[in-house]
Amino acid sequence: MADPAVQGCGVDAAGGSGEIVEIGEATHEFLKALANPTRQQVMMLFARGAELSVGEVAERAGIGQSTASEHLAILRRGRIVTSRRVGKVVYYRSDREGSIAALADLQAYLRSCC
Amino acid sequence: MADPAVQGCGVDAAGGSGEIVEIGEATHEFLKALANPTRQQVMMLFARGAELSVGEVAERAGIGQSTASEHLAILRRGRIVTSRRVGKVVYYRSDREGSIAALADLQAYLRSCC
DNA sequence: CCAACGTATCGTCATTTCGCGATATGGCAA
DNA sequence: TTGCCATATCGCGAAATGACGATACGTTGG
Repeated sequence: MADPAVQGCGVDAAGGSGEIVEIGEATHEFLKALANPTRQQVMMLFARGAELSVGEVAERAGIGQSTASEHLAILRRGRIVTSRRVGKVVYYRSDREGSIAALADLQAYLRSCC
Repeated sequence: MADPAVQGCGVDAAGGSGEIVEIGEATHEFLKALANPTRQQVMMLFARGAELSVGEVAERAGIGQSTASEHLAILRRGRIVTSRRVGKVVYYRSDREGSIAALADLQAYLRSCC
């Protein structure tokens, strides 16, 4: 389910120069996730590798618990955060690898259309 | 106008390591602009430095003229395209500098929160 | 000047997104 | 098992977004 192999996107592996690159689904999720002020604010809570539970995010961001849960789910789908469960608490933290991959994909896209 | 100095955004010029960087307004516009399938599709029309009028974009993207105009305005706000007027025709093309700057800003943001 | 053309803006509607409270799910302790 | 606690999901209303047609603006040509 969380198989990261789906990274195929629309990017040909080609190191081509003038190759036209469609934006991948993963990258689209990444852009949507970050294009929201509340989620940007939430992300800043994870600076310096902080690991926070849903409740902590809700409290620190000043939003409801369900709202925090939904935003975190969207951020996870954008591969910007990862989660791990410890008992009944789910801790979220930045997904450095996912972010770097999305940024690289975005860069490839921009290189092709700009 | 095309002065890249306005890059101030929220990024301190600091080469800091653990500095917390808020996302800049310009970068937010950039993300919003790209986080839309139609605009992504429109951007691909500008591959390889193509320069297109509003009408050409509308026709090639299969959308209405007003829709194209509005999308292009949003893309311009995100510094992804620039425009120049020749008579009554307005030509749009990729804003390479703006895109690169936004990508750098995004990278700085991700470095700080991820 | 006026007419014609391309573009930008406006008004409207359908769809999506956001935020919330309420409820369901799942895990731990007793 | 039961009860509790943290999280996820549901249902709703408010707000934002996307697309369109109609209209206003601006420029060129006659």
